[in-house]
Amino acid sequence: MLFFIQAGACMTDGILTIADRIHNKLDNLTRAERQLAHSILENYPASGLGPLAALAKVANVSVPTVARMVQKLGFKGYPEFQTELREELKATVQNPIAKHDTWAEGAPSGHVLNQFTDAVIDNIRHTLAQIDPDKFDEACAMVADQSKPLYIVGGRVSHTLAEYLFLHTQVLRPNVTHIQSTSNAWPHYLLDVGPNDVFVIFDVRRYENNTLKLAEMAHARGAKIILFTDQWRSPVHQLAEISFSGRIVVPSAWDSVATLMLLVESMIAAVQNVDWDDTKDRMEQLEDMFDQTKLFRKFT
Amino acid sequence: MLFFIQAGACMTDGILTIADRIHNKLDNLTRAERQLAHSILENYPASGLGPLAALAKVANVSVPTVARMVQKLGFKGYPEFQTELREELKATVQNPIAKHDTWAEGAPSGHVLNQFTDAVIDNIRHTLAQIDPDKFDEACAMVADQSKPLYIVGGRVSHTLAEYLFLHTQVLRPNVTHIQSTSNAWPHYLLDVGPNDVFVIFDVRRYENNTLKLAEMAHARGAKIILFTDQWRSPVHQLAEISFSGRIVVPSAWDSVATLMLLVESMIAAVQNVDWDDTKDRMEQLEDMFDQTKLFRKFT
DNA sequence: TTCGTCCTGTTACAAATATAACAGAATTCT
DNA sequence: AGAATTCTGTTATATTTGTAACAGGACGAA
Repeated sequence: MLFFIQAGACMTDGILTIADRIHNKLDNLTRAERQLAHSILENYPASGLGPLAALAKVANVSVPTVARMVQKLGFKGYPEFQTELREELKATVQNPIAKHDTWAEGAPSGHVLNQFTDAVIDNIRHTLAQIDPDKFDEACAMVADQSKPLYIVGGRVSHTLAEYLFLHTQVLRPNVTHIQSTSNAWPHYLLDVGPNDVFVIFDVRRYENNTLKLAEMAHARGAKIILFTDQWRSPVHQLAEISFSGRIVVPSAWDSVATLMLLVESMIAAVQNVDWDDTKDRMEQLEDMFDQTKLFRKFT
Repeated sequence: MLFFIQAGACMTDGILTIADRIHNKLDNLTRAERQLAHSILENYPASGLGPLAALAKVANVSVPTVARMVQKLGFKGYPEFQTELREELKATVQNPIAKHDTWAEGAPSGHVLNQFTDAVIDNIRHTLAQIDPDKFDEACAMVADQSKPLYIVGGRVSHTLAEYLFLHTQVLRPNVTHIQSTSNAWPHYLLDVGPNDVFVIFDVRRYENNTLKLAEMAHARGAKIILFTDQWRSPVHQLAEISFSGRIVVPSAWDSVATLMLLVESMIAAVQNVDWDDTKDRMEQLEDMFDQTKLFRKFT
């Protein structure tokens, strides 16, 4: 067991905020208490200023758990805890500078974390603004359509996204195949491809020749292509029924797939809702199988 | 004593803040009530969040005066007044990235894309707010340290993240190994692990037994562990030198790794800067090799 | 001045809130 | 696998906290 003390973000006067104190103690807390702690930090400090019972309820823990944790934090009781919270709030409001102009508080705005996050949020905003929701729904419907075989294709970097989508669609429906365009074996998979099969292809720069070849062949066989690419658009997009282009520029030597990941996850969420009963059924079966393998921990 | 009136700073949704309401009513109030009103506005909203009696005391009015004025303001009672104050505070604190903004224009705000994006942005904000930048830098330094072997471990779902980090660190430095905890072969890799080796482990719920076992063995051999987990924290975190917990809840049957992806990409960006000359050199070599394989398209 | 109205504070009561004690689960250790 | 320990929730009690009713006091009008 390792207990380290995080020399936390301090307030102006050098005294730790309650949020910091919670954070520091986090390792010494029990499950329910940790759950509670997160709930408090979730909308800090408002949550802590209500009645104890309300806090317990939103955190899904019992009333005494709150009382106990507050004492563990070094307060005499909940009221004292609240009093200090209010004091803190008072101090914060009177000194309304800074606060929240950076993402990672306590880091300068030039820190990688802040710069990078800024860029990604910006990417998300631009990407989403350009997406046609109807096309998106249409694509989701295609992916959800169990009557048509689904192929998911990724390249060197985009393999990550493809695999992630595959992992989930595999749970959602039968008849899904994951193809790595970097593998020499990919032509094998195309043998069975026919008209109306659905391809989800990921291709971000640098666009891969293999992926393009694969797309061409699939297209030639009448398959419908859904493409996830970047703002400059992979050449595959000429063959694609529907394309989504995400912004991927970040202050780094590489591009960011975080935005595309967001799209993929949204698509997964949408697909699972198309036929929720069926999805639920398949997920339960999977749970059962996992239970039998004892792969996961049963509790916490 | 309070002198000026902030011309109705309204909330985003057009509803008046409580401060505004007090202000508007100010003329209809009696002496004691006005005295109280000023006291409330003095350090708003903290003062109103304490017990009624405390507020009465600092304002030098009697307890019932407070109760009466609160009712005059249109609240059923003091508790209701407090509840609304807290709601207001919550909204204010959460405001930095205006919530209401629909991301995918043209789609209703209830559309999956908007809902999901909202959640992810929210996750990012909360996650970043809780990260200690110093620990982050420290972790990056460990990953960048070429004198120590680096192992990257992922489970069933988190495999995606692990692989992505591996793909990039492999370019950045020698001596990186990717281990899938879902593979039975993982113990083989631990044979050579010694003190000071660095492990980056990904474990989000449902936490995997294999990953924990692997972490324990690595820890027993003296390796240093950097953990990426979710807000509930994988049990591995007890063994970890440094942990990062990302929020992963989204409106979906699954969790979202988008936030963790952001962290991973930030880390990659940071690591590449630790020794940029070296990084650049390795990247150029890689370019050359890619050129020779003709894997990528030369233009576009 | 005297009456009446309105305001304000003191007291008493009711409701809620927090704490303490206990017992049942769960987890860890042997 | 069983015992001990730790954690967690339920119940019961004490305290705080808010509200209602009452009575004294200030101010204005006649």
